[in-house]
Amino acid sequence: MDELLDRATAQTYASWFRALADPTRVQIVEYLARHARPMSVGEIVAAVGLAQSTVSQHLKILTEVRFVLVEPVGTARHYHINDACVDCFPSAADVVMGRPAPSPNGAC
Amino acid sequence: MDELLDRATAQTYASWFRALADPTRVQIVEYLARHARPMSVGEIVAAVGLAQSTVSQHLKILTEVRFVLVEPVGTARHYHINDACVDCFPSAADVVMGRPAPSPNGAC
DNA sequence: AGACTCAATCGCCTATCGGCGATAGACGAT
DNA sequence: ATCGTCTATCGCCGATAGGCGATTGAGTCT
Repeated sequence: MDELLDRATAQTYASWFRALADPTRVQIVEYLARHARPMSVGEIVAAVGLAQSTVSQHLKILTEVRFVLVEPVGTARHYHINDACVDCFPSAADVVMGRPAPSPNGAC
Repeated sequence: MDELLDRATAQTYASWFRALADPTRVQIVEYLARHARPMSVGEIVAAVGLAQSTVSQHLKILTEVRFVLVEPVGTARHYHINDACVDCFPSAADVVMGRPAPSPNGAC
């Protein structure tokens, strides 16, 4: 009775949800979305009140699933929400229906 | 510049997503959903191939957010998907819009 | 009562996570 | 070239998560 969702798909789903499984990352995402313009790490650090290295790490996790996009601007790097990924972010219904998970590294 | 999503809301969102942030739990949820009938722990253990204690722990996490419901039947316990929670499970758009998070312990 | 079954809990171990400070690398300005 | 600024990475730490076996508790059936 091995009729399980294949592990790779399950892993992909899990990595999507893991990106938002931390309250600080949820706050960062909402913050980036509300101020619609691209924002530097320094601004985000000031907003969330954590160490720069910590924020940088969270941003790395968010960019790894393309949920947030980066754009180098001089010495700074501007982060902004990937609206396409907001749309393709999996829902619980997707999981329940066993739909193939949207690739976290593709064009979404 | 403290205009952040309040921590409690962020935490609630995070706990929702953390429930599906593990591939085994994704598989369990999809398995429960596909076989629409309530299933015992033993059946789920046989399906996922992990120790009974491990599966029990995963089911506890899933029931804590009411994503999965339990019903004692004799000495067994039958688990099944909470369709209401499938519907109210937060989307990325909810986070981005800063909508109040659905309470994970309420009636959904 | 006693034996059996099913599932939750406990204790332990390892791996990962989230936080930090310190360091390193890239770039603009002087 | 040098300095200052910005951000990524590294190393460390405590806490949490996921895995397991063993035990306990609750329920059924003789």
